[in-house]
Amino acid sequence: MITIDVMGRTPIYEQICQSICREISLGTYKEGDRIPAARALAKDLGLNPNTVAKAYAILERDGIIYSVAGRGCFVAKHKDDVDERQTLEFRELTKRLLASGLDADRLKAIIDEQDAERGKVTK
Amino acid sequence: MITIDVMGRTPIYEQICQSICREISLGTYKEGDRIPAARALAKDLGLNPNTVAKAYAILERDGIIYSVAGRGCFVAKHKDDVDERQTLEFRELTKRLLASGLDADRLKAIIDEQDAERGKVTK
Amino acid sequence: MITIDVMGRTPIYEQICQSICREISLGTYKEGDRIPAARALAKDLGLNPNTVAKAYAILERDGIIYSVAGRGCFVAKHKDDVDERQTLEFRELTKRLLASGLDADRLKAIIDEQDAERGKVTK
Amino acid sequence: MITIDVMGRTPIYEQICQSICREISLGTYKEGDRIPAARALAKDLGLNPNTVAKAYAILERDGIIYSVAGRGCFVAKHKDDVDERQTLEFRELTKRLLASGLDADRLKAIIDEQDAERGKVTK
DNA sequence: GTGGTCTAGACCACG
DNA sequence: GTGGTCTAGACCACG
Repeated sequence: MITIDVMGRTPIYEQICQSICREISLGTYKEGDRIPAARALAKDLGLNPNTVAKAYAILERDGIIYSVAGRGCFVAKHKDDVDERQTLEFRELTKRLLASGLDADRLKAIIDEQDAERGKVTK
Repeated sequence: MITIDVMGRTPIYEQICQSICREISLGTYKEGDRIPAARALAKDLGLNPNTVAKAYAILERDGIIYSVAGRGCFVAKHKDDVDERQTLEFRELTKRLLASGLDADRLKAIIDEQDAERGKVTK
Repeated sequence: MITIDVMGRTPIYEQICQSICREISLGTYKEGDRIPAARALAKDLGLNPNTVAKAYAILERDGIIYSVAGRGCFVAKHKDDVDERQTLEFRELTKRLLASGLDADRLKAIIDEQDAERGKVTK
Repeated sequence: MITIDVMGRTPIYEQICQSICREISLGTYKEGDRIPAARALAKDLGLNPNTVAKAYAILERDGIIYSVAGRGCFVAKHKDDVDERQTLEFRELTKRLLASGLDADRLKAIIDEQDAERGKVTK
């Protein structure tokens, strides 16, 4: 499921990139699987086709997917490689916060807190 | 020390906000301390005074600092309140990554990795 | 209708904020409705686009509206939430006047007086 | 008692004006009473003497006090005339909120709410 | 076309 | 001297 939040500062194309990566991380899309056609996805989400096209172009540039003319787009990378991309932002933010004087344990406590929160919702 | 990266997607005013918060987190600026005059800081960093003014206006709106006409801007909040603001982004990103199928231990490992990296640079 | 009083101590951007909130309170703009484009409004009112942009940025920070890049600004909050914001100043002023020795009935009399005055103009 | 809040947007000279008026409203200073010397007050509150002088000049211009060279400043008006000045802001704000679609009963409810709140603190 | 960011610089209130 | 407001106008990302 791909859901777009038009409010908030994250560009829509970036949200699409993250959603596709999320599905690969979760195992919904596996290496070699075909992902939804750009135009169909745009129609489903009520977005400008150019926006979805831009997201797919970025994913292809990053080597996450590859496109075959006339057939569609396919997952190029294994789950772990995608996780690597997904955690880039986390790495940089962590680095900055550690430099701001917050200690590692404090950040780990936040992770546990969020993990526990998630457990509640899931159950 | 406040350093600005003109390249990159983070707006300059946001970098200034983060830098001021960082100094408060580190204890360089304490509650009630005066922070640098907006115009002086702009000159030091080679920026337009408006850009710094915008950062200060945001910090004041967020309750981090308060301005006194004719006297300057002062730290309004305690270190811990500022840390709270600083970790908001971390909380949300963590939440999103956990929802993407990454497990908590993986994220903790990244924190340790970044913490170790930081140790090296410091030594 | 948005009218600006260039004289007087209230900043123009604040008057714009109040006008937009007023229209939401009155029901002219409802949740999800698009508000006028910042540049168009600036042109209509004979103001600099930056002044309107500042007002919209404040309304967005306060959660009253949200902006979607390339599409415009939209009402984010329900009428009642906006009323809450609008009456904040009234609450504080009332508190101060009561502390100054004015009694509640005196203030209510002023409200009736202003309400009656308004009735005359409307008819 | 005069207390100054350096944070917040109300200019210090305006706060002094309001405080003096408040004391007259409460009956602490009566018609003909001498109010504190500007320099002494400035010293007590840790303010620039010019700031207090400005406040006194405004009060004199408004006919609230009158100054006698070499002797000091005195209350010129009766409690009720001062109340009139104090409620000016309230009148204007009420007018604006009524025009925004809020009804008189809603505003009266806020007054009762604030009055009740005050009762609690006093007891 | 829309909003977001930034520079440049003026004028003002406050103290 | 300090911050607050505003104008003027450029450039960019997003869609």
